Amino acid sequence: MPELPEVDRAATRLRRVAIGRTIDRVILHHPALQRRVTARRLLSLRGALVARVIRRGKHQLVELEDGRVIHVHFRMAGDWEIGREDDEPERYARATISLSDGTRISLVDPRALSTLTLHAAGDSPLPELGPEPSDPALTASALMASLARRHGAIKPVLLNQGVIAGVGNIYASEALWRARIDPRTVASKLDVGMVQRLLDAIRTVLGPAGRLPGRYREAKGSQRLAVYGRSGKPCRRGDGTIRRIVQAGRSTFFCAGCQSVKRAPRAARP
DNA sequence: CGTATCCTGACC
DNA sequence: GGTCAGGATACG
Repeated sequence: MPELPEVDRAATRLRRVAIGRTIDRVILHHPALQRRVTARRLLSLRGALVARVIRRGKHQLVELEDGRVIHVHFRMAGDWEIGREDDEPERYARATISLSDGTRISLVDPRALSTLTLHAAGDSPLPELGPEPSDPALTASALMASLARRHGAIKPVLLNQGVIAGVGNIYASEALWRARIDPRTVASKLDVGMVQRLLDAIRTVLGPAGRLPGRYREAKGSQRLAVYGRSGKPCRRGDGTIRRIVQAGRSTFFCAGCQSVKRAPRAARP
């Protein structure tokens, strides 16, 4: 499930049930998670008060009143399932956080690639991340400056969380299609106009979580995917056909018709 | 820069 | 049985 919008919604759900509540216990069900936090440190979470939940890129930080931080990353398939202590256990529960009010928060993940780690007060669990898509300081010229140093193809560059935090594989393809940019274009070769279109497109496809505050538009539900997973199907914009290629080991979908040329869209030309 | 790796499940 | 999967990182 999780790209930035999904992680944002998950963090909101978590916030609603956990803020101001006390942790009763945390159980790690999967060996991959148990490897990361010792049983003893897990026990030390009993009685801790949840102060706030922060989302940064696709990362979630559960900040405790005592300063410690639980860092969670859903990777490919994680999600929160909120229920009650005495509900049937979730099929793919990899970790369970029980609150003293009887709420049970399950980290569900069929692929078991999600991570959950516990950090001491003052130490920073986050890697180097680029600006949030919704950050007003992220302007076309700022993005252009950051892309100027990147010599790889733009699509894999967008997946680098140090460029913009939270852009994932689906929305990278979608944004490039909207901006009419060939995913194979060398990042440093994009001109200002293309970068501006790309930035707008990223904010649009990422939805409210990626959008600048105060800007709303478009009806909900109209967000079908234009290219992702549509190889062989007609491009929604013209006569091209959607193609799938592999870049840096990941699928990229694009229309060789309207995304092939490295210039402004027809409508914008004299 | 690309490739392998962590995991498990779904689908051909 | 092989391929693919919305992520990130370690490594040649």
